[in-house]
Amino acid sequence: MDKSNEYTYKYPRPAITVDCVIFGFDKDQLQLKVLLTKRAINPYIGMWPFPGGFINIDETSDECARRKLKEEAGLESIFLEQLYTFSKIERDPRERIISIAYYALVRSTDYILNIGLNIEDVQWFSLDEIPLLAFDHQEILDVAVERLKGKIRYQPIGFELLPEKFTLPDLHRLYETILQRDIDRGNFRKKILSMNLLIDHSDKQKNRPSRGAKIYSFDKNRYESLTKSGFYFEI
Amino acid sequence: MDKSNEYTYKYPRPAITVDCVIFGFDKDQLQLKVLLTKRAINPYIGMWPFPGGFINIDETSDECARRKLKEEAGLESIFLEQLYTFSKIERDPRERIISIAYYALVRSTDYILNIGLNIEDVQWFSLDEIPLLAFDHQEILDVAVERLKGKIRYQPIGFELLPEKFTLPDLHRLYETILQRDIDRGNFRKKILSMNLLIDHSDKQKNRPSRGAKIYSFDKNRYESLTKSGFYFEI
DNA sequence: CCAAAAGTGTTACCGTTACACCCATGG
DNA sequence: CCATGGGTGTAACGGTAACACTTTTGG
Repeated sequence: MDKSNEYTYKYPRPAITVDCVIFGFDKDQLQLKVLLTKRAINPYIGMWPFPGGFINIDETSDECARRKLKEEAGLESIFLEQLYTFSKIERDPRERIISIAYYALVRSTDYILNIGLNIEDVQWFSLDEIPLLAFDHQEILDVAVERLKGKIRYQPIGFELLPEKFTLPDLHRLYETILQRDIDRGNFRKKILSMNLLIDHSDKQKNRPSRGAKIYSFDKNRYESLTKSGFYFEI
Repeated sequence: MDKSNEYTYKYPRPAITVDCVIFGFDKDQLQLKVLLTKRAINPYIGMWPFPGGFINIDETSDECARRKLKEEAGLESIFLEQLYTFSKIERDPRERIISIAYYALVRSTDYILNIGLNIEDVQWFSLDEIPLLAFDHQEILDVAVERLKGKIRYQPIGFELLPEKFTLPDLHRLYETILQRDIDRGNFRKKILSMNLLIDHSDKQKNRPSRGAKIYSFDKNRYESLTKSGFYFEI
């Protein structure tokens, strides 16, 4: 690319970035975590921003978000959704930058994370030990957490935070962790099962009512066809 | 402003616009309507876009949206909320433009609308007689309608589409219109009243069970204090 | 005078809540 | 052998849905 190229406009334009809040569920510590990357280059070397960066002129913001997830954390084909666009004048002291924020959901925090270009480290942080974030990134995080808490109750996005195959106790703990309240075990189980959205992967031969919970997976196809006929998910 | 000024950047930047989908409730026709402005200047003279335009370098997207509402439709201090950011590469054939879309709610479609700068006309259109919209504006409208339908069920934004003072039958008709389904009159009434969020403005002297419905207004203060203690609105 | 609008009451039903209880097993 | 975790059952409660009924008044 020719670095001497310059681009001129009649009116000043803000720069546009995309930032990704990536959530993962740590089932050992029973904590919701977010992924931060440690910058290896200036400016702001050593800080821990969300994956993100300037949008290219020939990519959509969705494409930019997916590119950044891959480049900076090695993550591909995960749940991704636009969150909100942040545009405070002074949100970045260098210059006027508008950020289109996204949030993404990762199936467990166990994956080996690739360390990407210009990144020194990639690490999961639980919500109560987030380092001091640059710019308005704490505000972005707050909005993302609220969105997740709200959406998990009426959209089946919780499954995106668990492996393909999971148990009902897993799902139950996930909901208790994110919503930060106790949920009656039996009632939760009944409600989920009554939707008929889980595929049972248990070994049907052995009749073992206990020790080793039943394995399920989420039936996405069935969910989508139900949705078309007016059904809607709710916990 | 010095028009000869030019602004140069190392990398190409998309232009940023803000577009506002403005909803109003026509209680005579029992229809949800949106406000479009007819352009008086080129390019696209004679077309009917949503109010909106390029963002200034020293204003937030919220400020830009409010400025455009005022400049182009004469609307001030109305409900306004960010909707979604649209960034398809070819959404504007002229050049790469990213649009931060907003939706706004107006108390009735009766108001006299000011015709603003560079605007030939301002008019309400019901959703089934929208003219052919430029760019991806039909998509923006679709997203806005879905957001409104969804949000009106669990946030008290319906009141923003009625005058300060309204009757329960008004509110009932509003909900039936937006959600596009019949809602039992008695049950709706009971549910709304049970929340204790309406202030009764009827003439308490006269005991008139009928002819001329009771006048209410929405108790925003009470709603906000209830919200803080865990209450949440739902129809 | 009656149709339409506003307001109220009644009942059956169903989902949620709060539990208690069983079963299997690993330490 | 018993504490723990997985799974199931049940009874009371409360909100919702469906519908009937009353009152008032404008045409």
